[in-house]
Amino acid sequence: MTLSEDLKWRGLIKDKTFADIKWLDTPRTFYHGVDASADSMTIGNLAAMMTARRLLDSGWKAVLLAGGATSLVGDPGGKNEERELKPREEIQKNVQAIKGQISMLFAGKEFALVDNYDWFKDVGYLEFLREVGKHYSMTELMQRDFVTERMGEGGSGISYAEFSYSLIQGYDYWQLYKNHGVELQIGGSDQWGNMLSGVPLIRKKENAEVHALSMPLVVNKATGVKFGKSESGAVWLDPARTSPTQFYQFWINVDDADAEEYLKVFTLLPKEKIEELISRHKAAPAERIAQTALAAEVTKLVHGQDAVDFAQTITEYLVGHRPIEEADDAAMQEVRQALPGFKAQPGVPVIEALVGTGLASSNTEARRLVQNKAVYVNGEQFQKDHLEAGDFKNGRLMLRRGKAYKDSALIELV
RNA sequence: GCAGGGAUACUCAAGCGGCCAACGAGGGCUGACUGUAAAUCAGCUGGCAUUUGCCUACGGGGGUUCGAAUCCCUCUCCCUGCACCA
Repeated sequence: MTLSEDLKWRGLIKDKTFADIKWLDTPRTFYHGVDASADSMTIGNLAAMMTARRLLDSGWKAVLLAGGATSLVGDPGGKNEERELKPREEIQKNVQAIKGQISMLFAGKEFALVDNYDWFKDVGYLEFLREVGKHYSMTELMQRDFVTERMGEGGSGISYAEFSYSLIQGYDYWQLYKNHGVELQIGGSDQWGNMLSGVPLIRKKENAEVHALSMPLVVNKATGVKFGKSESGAVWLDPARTSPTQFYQFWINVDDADAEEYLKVFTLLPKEKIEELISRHKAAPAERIAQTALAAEVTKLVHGQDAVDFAQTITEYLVGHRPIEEADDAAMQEVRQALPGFKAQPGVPVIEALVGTGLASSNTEARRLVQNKAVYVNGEQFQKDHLEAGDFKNGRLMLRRGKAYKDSALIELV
């Protein structure tokens, strides 16, 4: 199967500037930019990263860009109000962290990693206006969606800085074309307008034809919510923010309706394998075959095979296939690392344990959970107000909020 | 610069002196049913305490009042119109 056929089958092509998708089948050099306003990517970024990986695997050369400069200004897209400006030191730290994550994801592959701050820091304002600004038509910029949304009735306004974002991204593309021979930019469809911005610029400056390709945003089919940061619990790639076990559990918990799409978007499994998994899944949905495969694959890509084995072991404890009191010292080390933990005396109020583990964010919320019978201890619904000595087995117990195992924590006696 | 309109909780959006921790919708959390799924139905959705209490909150600051999200002053930001404009 060719690259273009594969991308099409996976539903990764939304808009493109080239007429025939076969254009993708001749390897060239592409780039993809990541926002650096946080110090870790989320699974929202992962979707585009996986597409980058597919191009890479088909012989394309990759230039990955961490947006040290663009994050200083703030991307106006997808947001209905002006962003807070962040200090440069913070952005620089973020860039370093994101570079690290990219290196992990593409370990063993050849790719270039750049930071647009490196070329923007020396660009003068006048120079920029003459070289770049001159080529942008105000009339055309004013018609951009992000501009009309922000400026019309009910809009929250837009600053000149954010308005200029598009030009900055166009300039990036131009620099990458000149210095790295980049001929394609990929990204999520929310970036389409910005990605397009460099295409005419390069045509005018270099008399060259370059392209852009956007992929649909991953959306939860049931709730319609965009994947990534906006959902209450963002799922981060940084193991310090989202432990590999929680990461694994997130994928296990995915809706049936979404599992097929996620297999296509987030894993490198070939078409035949995915189709086989889906048909097996449909035959026996309760076995969650699709989710299990998805979780294993994605966790492996992001955190490595060891993390998968580890997460699967922890899951045995979570689900109760292995009682937690039987875990040996080595296993306990791992459990402690994977789950939120809390040390307590016998007789601690359940509320205190819920808050202490982060399963509830406040005492009030913890009380609500108790009232709603949402507390489980060692897999059983728990009705008492205190964790008594008898509830602990071998000095420990598993506390859970709700019935999904992903929200579990380990409570140990002091 | 002048005039008018606006800023309400995660989002949208009511309220326009006491009955407002604030209608409604979406989102989120939870329960029942299930399969760590969906759909459906139900509850919850500022915090602390917990049996009618307290604190914080309706853009910021100040004031009027027994009492303000609601009235007045002022500042910031947004929108509309006019004026100005290389």
